[in-house]
Amino acid sequence: MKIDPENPADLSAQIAKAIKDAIISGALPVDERLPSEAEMAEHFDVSRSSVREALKRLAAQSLIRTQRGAAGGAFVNRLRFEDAYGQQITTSTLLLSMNDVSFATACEARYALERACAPLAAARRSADHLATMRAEAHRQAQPGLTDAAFCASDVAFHRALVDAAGNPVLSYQLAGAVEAMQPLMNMITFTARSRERIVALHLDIADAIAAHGAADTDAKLAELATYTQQLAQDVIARRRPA
Amino acid sequence: MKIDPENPADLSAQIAKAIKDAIISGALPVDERLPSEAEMAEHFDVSRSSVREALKRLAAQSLIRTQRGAAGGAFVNRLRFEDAYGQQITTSTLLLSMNDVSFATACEARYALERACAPLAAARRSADHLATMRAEAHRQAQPGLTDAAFCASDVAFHRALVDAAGNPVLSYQLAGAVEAMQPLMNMITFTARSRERIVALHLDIADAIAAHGAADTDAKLAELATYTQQLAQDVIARRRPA
DNA sequence: GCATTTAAATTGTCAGACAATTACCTTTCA
DNA sequence: TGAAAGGTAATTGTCTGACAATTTAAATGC
Repeated sequence: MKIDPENPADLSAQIAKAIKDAIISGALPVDERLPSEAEMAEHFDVSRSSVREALKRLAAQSLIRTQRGAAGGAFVNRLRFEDAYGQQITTSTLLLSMNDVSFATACEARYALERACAPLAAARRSADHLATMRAEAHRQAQPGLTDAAFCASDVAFHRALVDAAGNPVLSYQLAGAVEAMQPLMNMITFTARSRERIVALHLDIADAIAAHGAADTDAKLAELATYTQQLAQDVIARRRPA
Repeated sequence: MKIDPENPADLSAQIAKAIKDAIISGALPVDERLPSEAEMAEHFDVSRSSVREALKRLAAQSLIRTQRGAAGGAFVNRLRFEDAYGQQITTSTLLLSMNDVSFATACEARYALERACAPLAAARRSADHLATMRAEAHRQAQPGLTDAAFCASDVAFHRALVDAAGNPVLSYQLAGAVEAMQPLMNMITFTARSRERIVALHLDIADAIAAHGAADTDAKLAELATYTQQLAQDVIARRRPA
C-alpha cells in the first residue's frame, strides 16, 4: 500500500484505489485481514472517517467484507460469480436505460451472445437444464399468465439455455444480456406479440438441444431473433403515423 | 425514497440501497440533483456521516458524481459504456483469479463470445477497424517485441475485431472477456507459443473480415481457439511430470 | 455596465465520543 | 478438572460538532 500525495481532495478515493490495486495485484490475498481502521488512519495520516469512506467504496464493489468485534475487521472478499451476476444485471440495465440504445442494437447483442452458447448447450445440456427449459415453455403456454409472468418465464427459459452450456464465465457474461432485456421486451408485450409463436419456438429450441443439434438450435434461435426484431419494427412503424 | 427501519446496523447500506433503487426505477433521472447531505441526514434521521458513507458506496459504482460549492451536491450520473468497461474488466479479472477457473473454461468462453461478434464484424467493419487490426498484426511480427508488448497488441487486435461489429453493447460485454484473459495468456507466452503461427492467423482473420467473409472469419477464430487450447494443454502436460 | 468583494451553500476532512458486537481471558462453582 | 458465568479488550458502526475548500450568487463600488 502506498502513501497518498499532499492533495487533500478525494482522499477516500485515493485510499480506496490503493487498496483495490493491492487486491487486484494479489498482494492482498483472499480472506486476508486488512489493518484496523485506526491503524490505516495512522498509516495514511488521515482521519478514520476518510478510511471508512474508502472501505465503503470497496464494500460496494464486494471487494471486502467487514465484521465487528474483537477479531473483526475488514477482509478481502472472494468475489463469487453469484455476487457478480447482480452487479452485471444492474449495470447492463442502467447502461440500456441511460444511453438510449436502440432496441435493434440491444436485441442483436443479446441473440448474438446467446447463439454463442448454443453449440455448447446442445453438446452438454443436462437433463435438469432441459427439464427447466421445457417446464418454462409449458408455463408460457398457459392462458391465464400475466404479461409480467410471461416475461419472467421467458427470462428463466433463456437463463436455463445459457446455464446448459456449463460454463460459469459464459453464464456470468450472459446474465446482463438476458436479464436486462426484460424491460425492453415488455415494451412489445402489450401490443403485437404472439405467445403461441414464441412458445412453439421455445419448444423447438428445447427439442434441438435435447437432440444435441447445435445447428438446429442455432437456426431456431436465429428465427426467434428475427421474429423479435420484426415485432419491434412493427410496433415502431405503427407508432410513427399516429 | 423510503425511510429506514429501526435496525441500527448497516445504515449506510440501507440508505445506499434506497437511493440506488430510486435511480434504477427511474424516479431519479440522470443529472437530477439529490438533496444535500444535511437534508438527507434529517430526512432519514441519521447522521451526516452515515449519509456520506452511503453516497460513497454509490460513487464507487459510478451511480452518482459529487461537486463542491454553492450549487454543488450529488447528481445522478449517466453511466457511460466507457465507465462500465473498466468495471467489467476489473470484475472479470478478479472472478478469474479468485475462483480458479480453468484455462479451458475461460478460453472457451472468450472465443465463444468473440465468435459471436465475427459475422457482424465481417459485415460492418470499417476501414479504420481493419487498419487497426492489420497494424497490430504487423506489430506482432516485429522480432524485438517483448512478451508483454505482444500480449498488449494481441488484446488490441481482438478489441478492434469486437469493435468492428459496431455494437456498443457487444463491445461492453466483450471487454471483460478479452482483456481479463491477458494475464492468463501470459502464462503461456513464456514457453510454447509460436508467434509466427498466431500472427499468420491474425492476418488470415483480417483478410477474411476485409472480404466480408463471415464463415472464413469464424473458421479462423475457431482455429485460433483450438491452437490456444492446445498450447495450454501442452504446457500443463509438460509441467505434470516435472 | 463592469469588475471586485462578500456572503452563502455545499462537500471534504478532522477529532472525539459512545454504542454494539465479538473473541478471549478470568473467576467461580460443582 | 470442567464448565458456566462474567469481565475485558478490540473493532466496527454511529453520532456530534467543527473547520477547510470550493463554487455560485449577490452585493458593492467605480
